[in-house]
Amino acid sequence: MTETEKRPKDFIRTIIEADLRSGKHSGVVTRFPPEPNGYLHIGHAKSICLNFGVAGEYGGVCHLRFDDTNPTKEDVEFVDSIQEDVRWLGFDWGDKLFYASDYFEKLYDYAVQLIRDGKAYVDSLSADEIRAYRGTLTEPGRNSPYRERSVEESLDLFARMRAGEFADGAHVLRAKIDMASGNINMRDPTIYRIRKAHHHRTGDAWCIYPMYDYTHCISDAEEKITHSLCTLEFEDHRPLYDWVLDELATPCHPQQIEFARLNLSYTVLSKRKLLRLVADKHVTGWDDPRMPTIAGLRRRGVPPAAIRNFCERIGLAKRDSLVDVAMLEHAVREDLNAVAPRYMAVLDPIRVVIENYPDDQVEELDAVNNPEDPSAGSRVVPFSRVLYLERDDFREDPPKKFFRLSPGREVRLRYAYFITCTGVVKNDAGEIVELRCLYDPETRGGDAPDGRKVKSTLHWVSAAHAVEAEARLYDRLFTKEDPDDVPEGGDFTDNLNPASLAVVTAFLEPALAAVAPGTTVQFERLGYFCPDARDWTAERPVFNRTVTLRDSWARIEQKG
RNA sequence: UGAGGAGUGGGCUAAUUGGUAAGCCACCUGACUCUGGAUCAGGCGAUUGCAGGUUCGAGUCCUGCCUCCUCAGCCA
Repeated sequence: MTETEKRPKDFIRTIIEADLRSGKHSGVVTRFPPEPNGYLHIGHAKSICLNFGVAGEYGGVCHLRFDDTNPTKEDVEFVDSIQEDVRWLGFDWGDKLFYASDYFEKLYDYAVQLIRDGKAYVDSLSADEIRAYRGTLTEPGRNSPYRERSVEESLDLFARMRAGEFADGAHVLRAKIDMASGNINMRDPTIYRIRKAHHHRTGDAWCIYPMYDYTHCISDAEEKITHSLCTLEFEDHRPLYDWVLDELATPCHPQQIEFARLNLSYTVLSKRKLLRLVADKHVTGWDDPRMPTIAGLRRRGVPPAAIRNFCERIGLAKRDSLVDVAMLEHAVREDLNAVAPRYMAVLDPIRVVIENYPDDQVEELDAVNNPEDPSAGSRVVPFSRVLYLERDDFREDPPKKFFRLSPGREVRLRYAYFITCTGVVKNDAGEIVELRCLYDPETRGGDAPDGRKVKSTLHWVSAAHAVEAEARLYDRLFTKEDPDDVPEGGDFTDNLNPASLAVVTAFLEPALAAVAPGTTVQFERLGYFCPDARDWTAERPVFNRTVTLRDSWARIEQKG
């Protein structure tokens, strides 16, 4: 928390500090208010980090509140997954777990009060009629013929709505504000509708449900929230938020402050589009490692700390922006580099025979687990006469600046020996099927006593000891920075990356078969990988690639 | 033609609130290295949307304009 003083203050923290200094508030209370109708994604993580972060920094608390006012869309499956995700991200709401549905009775009483005050009325227009009366963006709306209905009649109707006397859609309760307002949200917004549906928490106790605008501000006030942080699209709703709290005698009047939601390049972050990807089977589910959901990132092997650091770095402002995924990838590598244990694995093997190495000999060589962290210790890796090397690490005709293995060239096998390529074996089709090499017994462990150097160090695996596994090589889900950038008539699925997943058989050093689930490791020189939480079996280990290592050779090669 | 909001290097964000544009990501060089990783050093790159004005001095103040985003659910 000491690094927060170095970080420049965003506009929200600036406001909060001013409120604390002026004595407007003596503490801060925030809330993260998801609707339990879907999975959390990295855009939500921005909000979670903000709300819990701010509360933590100023010695306050952050509530977790489910905005569950629409029983037709919500489900306990989502309230469970949301709690799991927030906890996994590293945040704790203590005993401050709330549900908007906890306030249904109170919300009803407040609504009755609004009617009594002549500030709300039961409207009996149909949904279509209400829309027609609402006007347009440029033309004012017209008053509903029921707008001047008596307080008594509205009270009676509202009570009977609650009692279940009417069918869905027969009546609604509307706030009486201003049908001519330039802000459409103020044109007598609906605050209650009839919905004879089973609610995941209140069951069948209610058949009328309050709308978001009416519920959210009152919930905030009841919980004594000081700063209600939400995204830009609610800016237009703030006058309504304030109107409701001004009209009612609520415990307090929180301040709503809006910030720009996160947009990430090469991905989509809207519940609707994410749902499309799942429903249309473009991915295997909400936790598909290619999904920007918290569940997907977790399964991909991204550590929660990386997500938190990412959210801290992208800043906070009011302008719409598109954050480069490279920023996320950087945060992931940065975190993993420090903590991920190293192992060797070959993804695209080429067989190598060390001709001068005894046929029946096996040596156990020491290998460092993490050069960044001496306390991680070391392990032992078996070495023998026949090895697998990465096919990419050999070129029969090496281009300039290619330092890896080629005929006549000497390289180091990591933690093992120097070897020199002496021959290439090809099949009838002319494809290389095997490399013949000689090793220098004097270089055991990786150093030459005569001090000679090699230009590169390669990873390897002993063929006889290798464990076969499935490796899922993930890449960006979309080929375009903005997936919505499509020609007329197209849609974002047109930009799906056909190569977002490549499945290969990998050959692992034996120790990798025992990696604990939930830990992300580094396959040296290749990238970070983690055991798949769903499909891993002892017979067939499955590793997901979290992110590749930075690859400067690939860049050199690309430039030609 | 309504209401609300936003424009700072390629991307994201900052500027003690009128004092001469900073950081991160990306990119490029070099050093170092038993990961072409990491690390370190350096570099490229902004007349702060445009045009005026006030001022000794403007990203910050004033005027006009331009561009972009959000809103017409009985969704949140």
